[in-house]
Amino acid sequence: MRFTLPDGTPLQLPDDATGADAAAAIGPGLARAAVAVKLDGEVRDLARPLDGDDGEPLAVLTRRDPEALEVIRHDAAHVLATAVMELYPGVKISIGPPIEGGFYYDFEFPEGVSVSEADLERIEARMREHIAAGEPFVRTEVTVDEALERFRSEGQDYKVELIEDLVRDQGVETVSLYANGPFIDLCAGPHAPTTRGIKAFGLDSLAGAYWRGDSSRTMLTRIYGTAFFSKDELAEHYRRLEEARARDHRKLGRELGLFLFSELSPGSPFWLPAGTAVWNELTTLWREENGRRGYREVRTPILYDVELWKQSGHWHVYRDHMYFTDVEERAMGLKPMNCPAHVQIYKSERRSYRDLPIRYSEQGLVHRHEPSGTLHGLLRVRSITQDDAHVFCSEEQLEEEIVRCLDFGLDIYDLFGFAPRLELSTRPEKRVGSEEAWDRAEAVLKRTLVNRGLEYELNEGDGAFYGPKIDLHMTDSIGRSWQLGTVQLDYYMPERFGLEFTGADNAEHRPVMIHRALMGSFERFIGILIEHYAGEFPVWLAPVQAIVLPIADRHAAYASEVAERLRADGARVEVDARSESIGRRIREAELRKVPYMLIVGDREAEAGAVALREHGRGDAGTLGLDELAERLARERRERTPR
RNA sequence: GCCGACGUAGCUCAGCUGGUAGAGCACUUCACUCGUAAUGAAGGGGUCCCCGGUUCGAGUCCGGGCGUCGGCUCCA
Repeated sequence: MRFTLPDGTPLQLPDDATGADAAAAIGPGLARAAVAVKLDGEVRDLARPLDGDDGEPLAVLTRRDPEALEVIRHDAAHVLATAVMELYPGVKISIGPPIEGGFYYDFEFPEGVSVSEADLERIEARMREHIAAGEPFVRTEVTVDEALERFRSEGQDYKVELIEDLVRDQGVETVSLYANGPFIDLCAGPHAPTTRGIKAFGLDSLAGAYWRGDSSRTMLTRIYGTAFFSKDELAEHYRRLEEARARDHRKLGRELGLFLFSELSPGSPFWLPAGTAVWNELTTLWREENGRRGYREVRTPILYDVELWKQSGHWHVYRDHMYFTDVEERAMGLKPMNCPAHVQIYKSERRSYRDLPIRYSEQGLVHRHEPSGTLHGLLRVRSITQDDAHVFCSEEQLEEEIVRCLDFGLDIYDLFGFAPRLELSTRPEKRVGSEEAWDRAEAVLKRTLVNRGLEYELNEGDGAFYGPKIDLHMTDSIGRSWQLGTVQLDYYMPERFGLEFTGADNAEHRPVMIHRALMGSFERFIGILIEHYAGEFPVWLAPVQAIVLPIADRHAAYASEVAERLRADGARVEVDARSESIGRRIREAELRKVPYMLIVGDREAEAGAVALREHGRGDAGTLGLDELAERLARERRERTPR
């Protein structure tokens, strides 16, 4: 057999050679380090015979390859199942794949057995025994009937279902099983030669997870863990998680006094003075940028007659997520979206083609009844303030308007150094509007992305009920992805509301609507911002931009003078003249992450200057008051990044 | 919404098998008036999430509810 190694050199092997043979043929060191091989893109067991004769690409994977890490994590999942089956007789196993950062295995524990995080240690101990024993992973290929009989006799219903589906969907006649020690699992592989490849592992948490991700089916118990090639890497992994938790916006929100949550209104943040300062800076940015790009700002009510929601289609599709109330026996609902409101404004006058595109922007407050289990700090709330806008335009203007929206969004993200992931979401199952309209809408969005050369992910079936969308996603401190901005195309709402404009031909035409929120919502965007900056906002966003620290009581008057001078420019400046030591007041200002500390004593009062200390960087020398004011003003005006 | 865990002072947390609560920080007062990340001393502060039950007695045990956290599902 003939293969090509990653460096391009050919490798000739006898016909019955395995992956291990290939590694040995290259060198004894590699043979020892080998975890698996990658043949023509497929990762395979070392023990499996190779096949090929056309110079297929072949690579021997060692601990340096990310794919090898996946292999031992998958190994660890099997060892986890091994231990759980021994410790909990009668447990049913489902699946256990490697995932980003680790692995999991899903179990159905017997009636009455409950497992808690305290039990994880016991399971870990049993796993260690199996790893120390260095049990080989042995692959066998068996017929579907054999496999079914085995799992049926063991009462492993989930495995039986998996095999039946494989037969039905893929017409397989045989399946592969992997044995390690006493455990045999239905598994496509690959696995390392023995359990000893798992050099370091830990079980992390317990969670519920629906069988096959279907909320109408059994909820299984998922055990999460992780594994590495060394104890150091494992320790490093936990250290990084710890570090990530330190920038969690919920923790920083409390520590920095940005916002709070109350049991009296779950999912609705209370914005404290410091958080409101950040919010207001974003509002200013939002208003400036919208104005510059031809948007006109509007303000609309939050409570509407349910007739509006019936007409818009929200009543039928979105009712469960809305809040309703009766007002003098009239049924009314809080808006979950701003579009019907902006539609009312559009409809309030006759529109001409000369008016288009009409762009309305609003800091729109909407309420959505998000399920209790999904709330998450600022990132998933029930009262949502969108940086919303609706563009009403003609079919001919559509593509350009979409491009403008996307460019606008990307410009804003640029300002913060955000690199969002783009997703194109297409028609969902629960939808309104004709198939032709969906075809057109999806095609326009796709064309826009392709023409702009933007990379994107296709998210089939994830569109809004009225139209497809392009979303901008960002990742939070613990690696979870959140949708921020969205640009949505809508042929449906204009039809529902009978929107029209008079064309050059003096006939009535139907406009197209674009729904777009670029930051998404102020709540979520600020949540991501907090984590992005780890609470260390650039000067323009910082709740307190400078704090004046007089050395002794006799410097208090000069400290006030400094503060007044800077406040005259509109800067947010505090004076900390408490009779605490200067060391303590510096420490507290550092903990509050105030960008500039201005220390004033005899020398500074004398010279009309300040001793500047920058947050996280320390003493930055003495600066004249005017010079400082100028610097601060410039950084605020130009929105200088940190 | 579902699975599991958790809910004690403003915050972070301790409180063993039931005997009416404790630390550090924060806060208040006093003294210190200080040169780049914690001066010292004294003091105040708690419906132990809520409702019900068991018990002579519940922060502790049981049931229900609410909230939070980690997942799952969902996410216009």
